[in-house]
Amino acid sequence: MSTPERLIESTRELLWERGYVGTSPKAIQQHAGAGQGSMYHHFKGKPDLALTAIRRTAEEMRATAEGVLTGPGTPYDRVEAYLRRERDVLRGCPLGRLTMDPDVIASEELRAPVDETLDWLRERLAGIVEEGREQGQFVPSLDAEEIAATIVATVQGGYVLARASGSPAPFDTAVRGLLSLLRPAR
Amino acid sequence: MSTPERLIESTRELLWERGYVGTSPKAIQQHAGAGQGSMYHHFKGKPDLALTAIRRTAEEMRATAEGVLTGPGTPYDRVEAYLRRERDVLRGCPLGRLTMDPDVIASEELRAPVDETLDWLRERLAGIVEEGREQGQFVPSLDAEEIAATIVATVQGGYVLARASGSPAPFDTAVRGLLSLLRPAR
DNA sequence: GTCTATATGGGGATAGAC
DNA sequence: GTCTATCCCCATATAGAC
Repeated sequence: MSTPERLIESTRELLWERGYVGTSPKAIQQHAGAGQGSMYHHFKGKPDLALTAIRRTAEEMRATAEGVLTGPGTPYDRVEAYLRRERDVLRGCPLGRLTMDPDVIASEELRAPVDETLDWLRERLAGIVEEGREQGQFVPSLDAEEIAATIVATVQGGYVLARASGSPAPFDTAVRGLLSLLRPAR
Repeated sequence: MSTPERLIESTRELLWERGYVGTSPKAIQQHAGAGQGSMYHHFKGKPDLALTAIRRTAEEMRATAEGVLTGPGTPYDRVEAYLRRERDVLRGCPLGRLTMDPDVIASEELRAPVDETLDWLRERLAGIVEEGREQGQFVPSLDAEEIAATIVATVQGGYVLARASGSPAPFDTAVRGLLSLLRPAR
């Protein structure tokens, strides 16, 4: 892997693990096995490198979600597949965690990919829920966009509960609860 | 307010705003209008001060939740009151945000109050949901602990969505979605 | 492209005077 | 109790040699 590539990947991992505030250029360099000058040759500085890393993480997350959501089955099945998809629960969401970072929130540029991706995800889910509603699979009184927001929030909040307790269990519990609420009447 | 008191309150605010990693002793001192020596006279160091601050925030959060959950009305009403309670949505949850802090998660001691409080909240909500279920207000097939986890997760995740978008709206949308799923059939 | 040198300020704390 | 001095290391670069 090229040096810039290693720098980007290292930044992605450190941002995931320690956030923006907790990640220093020096730590990135060491993780990437690159020198000081090398990093500043390829990138303008920490914000520049972080922006590149965040954009890539956003794209990847979108692709992963799209992969699951385009699968087979009823709308409920696809929502379930999304919710039950394998995750590194204790590491949390590499994008969602950035919303707790003051420097990310303070920067329009750094926040944008996070915002756009979560927004896209909600719309994508809303479309699926709406589809299910039209097929009579869900109660007609439900609002697809609201349900989509609830789904994404449950996932993001599930990470919080899991990390607080030091165990993935609460994440799964929250997901099971949501699925039981969504489950079409039989 | 006494100096130790001002230091604790300043720490609470800075932890809420910037997290543990993003909060320096110097920033705390300045915010509290206290000198270097003063801070180290009253507290052993940053972790000690943070622990005191986090414990207080945890107690306060528990008291606030208890206040809402002990209110009048049906179980559904009380869950709704909890979900719709006024919040400083864009600031996020002062405890939940700490779960994204690597140094907090790495410390048993700092994580404990966060874990215990969210755990207590889930159990408290589970009791209310179970009550509603026994009264036939909720579908009998629901699992109270699962629903409680979903409720807490929706709130914690709602903060994430709100901060990502820079607006409280997604939080409210997610809450409305959850309430529509919980709403007793009429 | 990568390296080393250098710079300024902050993080986190201890020591001892007042 | 509070203040100032001092410490060492890290954060975040810039400059210029190789």
